[in-house]
Amino acid sequence: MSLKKDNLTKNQKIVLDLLKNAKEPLGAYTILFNTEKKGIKAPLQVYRALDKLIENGKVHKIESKNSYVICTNSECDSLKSTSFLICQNCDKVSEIKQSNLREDLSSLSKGSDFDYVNHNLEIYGICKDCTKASHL
Amino acid sequence: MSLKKDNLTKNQKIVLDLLKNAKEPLGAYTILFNTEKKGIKAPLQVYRALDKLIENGKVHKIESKNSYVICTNSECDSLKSTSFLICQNCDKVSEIKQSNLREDLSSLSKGSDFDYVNHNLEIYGICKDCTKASHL
DNA sequence: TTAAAACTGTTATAATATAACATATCAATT
DNA sequence: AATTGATATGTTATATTATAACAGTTTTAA
Repeated sequence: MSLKKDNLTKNQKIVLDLLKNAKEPLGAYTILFNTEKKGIKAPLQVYRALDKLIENGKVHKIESKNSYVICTNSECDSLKSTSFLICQNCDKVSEIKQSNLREDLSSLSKGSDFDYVNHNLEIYGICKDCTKASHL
Repeated sequence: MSLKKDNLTKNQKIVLDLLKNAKEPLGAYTILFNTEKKGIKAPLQVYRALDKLIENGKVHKIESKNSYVICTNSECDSLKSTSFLICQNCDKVSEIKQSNLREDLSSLSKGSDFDYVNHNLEIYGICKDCTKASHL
């Protein structure tokens, strides 16, 4: 019997923990520098942990920033698509729940005879908090 | 009187020409290797040309591939947003005309109290040609 | 308990991108 | 035409992001 093990390994936990507490996306080398006390010593250890965490949907990469965020969307395990709101002022990232976006983009693709598999959407703008702050 | 000059410089033309004839997105170093005969000798010359070309909307960066494509969408000069269909099989990229996508994403953002400025959308899947080919 | 798979540690290196500085060219005034 | 400020170029060095290769260890499932 083949129980799919979902537990994380030591390094994966260390990296995930750091990302959980991060306020913005972190680069791989920022992760490295901030986990050296916990025993992570080389880039590869970070990248390998990230690879696995991304694979099981616990972490996403923000492609346009070469940095990594924790997943806050329960649907992500299964679907490989990601959608983000990225604040140009404070760098905070929030994940958009897929809802009908996936279907919309899939049918948009169909209009170009393109067979949709998944997507990555990065929306840039100003977040609620920063808008508020600018009105003070 | 200040006529905005829109002509491209030597290096910009060289890089743009190469991208015009490319079938897939090219990396900066691929561009470098393929323009050495024309006199481009260092990465910076490529990156500087790309920066300008991107600035005036003639070239786009595919963030998830760290590579560059020529713009095929006339609206791009003004709007800083980009939307692509990327074939996972042949790497070909086609640009989606913005149409109402911009407004859709803007109002989607508004739903999260997020002030939309622009976006980058990368849709992965299988292009028409590759789908056809697989049915042979 | 053993064999396969997955994870770790480590060193080296590849691939992508920018800093800094000196010089040259362009384009709009004087 | 000469001046000036902005923009582009050439060049060397270096920063940043990511992977290769290999040996050893732990985990998992039969």
